[in-house]
Amino acid sequence: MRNEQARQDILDAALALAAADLDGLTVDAIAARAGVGKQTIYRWWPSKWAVVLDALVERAATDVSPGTGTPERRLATFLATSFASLETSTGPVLRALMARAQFDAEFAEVFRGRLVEPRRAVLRELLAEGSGRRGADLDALVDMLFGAMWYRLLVGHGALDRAFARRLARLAVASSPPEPMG
Amino acid sequence: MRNEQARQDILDAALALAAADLDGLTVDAIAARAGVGKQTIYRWWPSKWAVVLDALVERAATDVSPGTGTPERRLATFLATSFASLETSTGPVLRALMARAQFDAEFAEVFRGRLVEPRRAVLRELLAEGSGRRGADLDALVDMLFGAMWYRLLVGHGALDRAFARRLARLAVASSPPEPMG
Amino acid sequence: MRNEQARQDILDAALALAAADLDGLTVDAIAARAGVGKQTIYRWWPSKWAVVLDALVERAATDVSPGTGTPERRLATFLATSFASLETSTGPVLRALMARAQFDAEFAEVFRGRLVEPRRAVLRELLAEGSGRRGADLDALVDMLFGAMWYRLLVGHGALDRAFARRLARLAVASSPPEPMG
Amino acid sequence: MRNEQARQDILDAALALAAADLDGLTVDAIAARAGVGKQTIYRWWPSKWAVVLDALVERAATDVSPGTGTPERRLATFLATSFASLETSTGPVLRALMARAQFDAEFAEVFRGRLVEPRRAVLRELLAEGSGRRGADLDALVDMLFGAMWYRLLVGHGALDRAFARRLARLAVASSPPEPMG
DNA sequence: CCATAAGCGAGACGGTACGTCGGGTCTTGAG
DNA sequence: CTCAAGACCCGACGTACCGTCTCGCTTATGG
Repeated sequence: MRNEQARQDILDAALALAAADLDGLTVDAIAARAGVGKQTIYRWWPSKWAVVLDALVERAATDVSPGTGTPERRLATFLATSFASLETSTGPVLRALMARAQFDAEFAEVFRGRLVEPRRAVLRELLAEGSGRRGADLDALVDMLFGAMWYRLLVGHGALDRAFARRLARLAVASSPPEPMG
Repeated sequence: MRNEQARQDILDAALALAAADLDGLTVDAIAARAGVGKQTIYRWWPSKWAVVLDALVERAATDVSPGTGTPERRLATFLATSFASLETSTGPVLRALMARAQFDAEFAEVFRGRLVEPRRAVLRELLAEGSGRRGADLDALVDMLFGAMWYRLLVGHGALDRAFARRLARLAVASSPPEPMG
Repeated sequence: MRNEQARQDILDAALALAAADLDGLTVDAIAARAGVGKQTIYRWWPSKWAVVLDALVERAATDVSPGTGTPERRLATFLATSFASLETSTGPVLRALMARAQFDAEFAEVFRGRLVEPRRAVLRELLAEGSGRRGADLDALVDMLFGAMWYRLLVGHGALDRAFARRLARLAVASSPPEPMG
Repeated sequence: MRNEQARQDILDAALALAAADLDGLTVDAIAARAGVGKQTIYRWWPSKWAVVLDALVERAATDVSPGTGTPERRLATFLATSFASLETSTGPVLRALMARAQFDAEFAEVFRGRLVEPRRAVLRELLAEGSGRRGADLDALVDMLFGAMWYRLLVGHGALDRAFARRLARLAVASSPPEPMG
C-alpha cells in the first residue's frame, strides 16, 4: 500500500534538484529534500534516473498542438514547440537521461517506452496526415527530424531555434514524393 | 620526455577494456592492464574518456570512400559504411563517449572537435557535390542524416542496416530542389 | 487481551533462530517465523533481546541440584552442571545477551534481575551452607566463581569442563577460613 | 607505504569519540574527526572496534607495579590499580569491546591476544611469585580474579573499589595451600 | 662519466555517492 | 478491534571510483 504523498514529494524533489544542479542530484539529496528515507526511493524505483524520468513524464506538459496551415507550416510549428520545450531545465535533464540510457539497458527500455516512443508516435501521426508516405519511410523521416533534434541537443554544435525548425520542415516536406493523383 | 610505449599500452588497454565491458572501464583497470601507474594516465589525459576517444580516433579506420554512381547511390554507400563501422565494439564505445559528453563540457568540446565535426565535414562535402544546396540547408541535411544515425544508435529503436541507409539516401536526395537550370 | 498463542510462537521463533544463527536473529525474521506482525513483538517486548531473554528464562531448565557429599563435592557438581548447560545453544545466546546488556541499560537491568541475580542467589545459598562466611565474603566468592565462568564463556580462552569445575570448587573451599570452634 | 600521521589521527579520533559517546562511535565519525577517508580506515582495520582496540592497547598505560609488601598486599594493590583504570572512559570501552567479541570471532581472537592474554600473563606472574602453585591452579586463580573483575564490570551488580580488591586478594591468598616445607 | 631532474610503477590518500541492512514506528485492510 | 503485513524514516554500513599525492627506482641527457 504505497504512500502517494511520499511519491509526489519524491518526484517534486527530484525535479527541483535536477533543474537546479544535475551534479547535485543524489539519491541522498532527493530523499532529504522529500523528507523520505532512501529506502523508500529504492523500494519503488531502480535508480534516481528512473525517478527523474517518472517526474518528467508525469509533470511535463506534452500537449503539442501544431496549429493550422499547410502541412509544412504545421510541421514547423510542431518542431519549434518541441525545441522550445528544451530551453528550460528540460533540455539538460533529457540529455542526462539519454546519457544514462547508454549504460543501463533496463533504464534504456523504460526511457524508450515512456518517453521516446510516445513522442515519435505524435510526430509520425503528424507526418502521415495528408501524405502518401507509407510505414518505413515515415519512420525514417521521424528519425531524421527527431534525430536532428537530439543530435543538436546532445552535441551542441547548432542552435535549436525557430529557423532550424522551419528548415527541417521544408526539407522534410520536400522529400515527399508528389501526391499520387486520382 | 614522454614514454611512447606507455602511451600505446594505455590506448590498447583502454580499447580492450572498453570492448570487453564498458562498466569495467575504470582508470585503475586501464592502468593495471597497461602496466602503468595511474598518474601516468592523468599526466597526459584529463579523464579515462579522453583516453578512449584518443584510442578510437587513432585506431579507427576512417576511410570512407563512397564509391561511384549516382549521388543517391554514393550517399547510400557512405551511410551504409558508416553504419557498418558501428557493428563492432565501436558502437557501444561511441555511445559511452556521447553519454560522457553530456556531463563534461570540456570533454564535449574535444569530442565534437576530434570526432563529430570531422565526420560531419566528410558528409557535408559529399552532399555538396553536384547539388545546388547552400550552407544552412547542407548543415540541416547533415544533421538529419547523422542525427538519424545517432538517434538509432543511442535509443536502439531501429536497426542501422543497409536498408535504412538506402532509405535515408533516397529521402535526402528527394528533399533536394531540382537543380536550377543555366 | 493478549494472544497467548502468539506469545509462545514468538518465543519459539526467537529461540529457534538464536540457536540456528545469531546473526540471522532479526525482528523481521522472528516475526516472519512466528507468523506474527512486527508490531505484535514491539507491543510486548522492548527489543528482540528481551524476547530472547524471556524465552531463555521460561524454557531453560534451571533446576540445579548439587546432590550430596562434602561441601566441595556439592559445589563442584553445581558448577559442572552449570557449565554443562552452556554446551548447547544456550552458551552463545547468553554471550549475546551479555553483549547486548553492555549497550542497553534498560535491558541490562532486566538481564540482571531475571537471569543473573537468581543464579547468584542459588550459588550464594550453596556456599553459605555449613560455612562461617559472612555477607561480603560470600558475594566475593560468588563473583569469583561465576566470574570465572562468564570470563571463560566470553573470552573463550579455556574450557568449561568438569575438571575446571572441580578445580574452582577446591580453590573456593580452600579459601574458607577454618570454621571457628565453639 | 602507510601514512603514520593518518594512523595516529585515526587512533586519536577513535579514542576521543569512544570516550565522549560510545553510540556516536561511527566509522564515518572517526573518519571525519581524523580528517581521513573512510577507506583509509577500512584499508588497515577490519572494523571500528579493531581501531578502538589498537588505540586502547597503544595508548593505555599498562604499567601496573604492585609495589611491595606481603603477597596479599601486593595482589590487592595490583587489583585495585586494575580496577581504578576502569574508572575513566576505559571501562565502558572495554565493555563495548568485550561485547563486540561475542559477535565477531575474528575480532575476538585479536581481542584475546592483544588485550586479555597480556594482562593475564602479568597477574599469573604475580600469583606465581613465592607460591607453590602449579599451572592449572594458577590459571584458575587468574580466571577467578579477572573473572570477578569482568563480571562486575559487565553486569554492574557491585562496585569495583579498593575494598573489593582487598577482599579478593585475601580470598585468593587464603586458597593457597601452605607452602611446602624444605 | 657522472648527477640531476624528469618520468615512471605502485599504491595510499581524502572524498563522494552508492545500494543494503536492520531498528523501531505507523498505516491499512481482512477477519 | 485485533493483528498480519508491510511501508515508512532513519542512520550506519562497507564498497567502488575518482583524481591527487607521495614514494623510490629508472633513465636519459647535459655539464
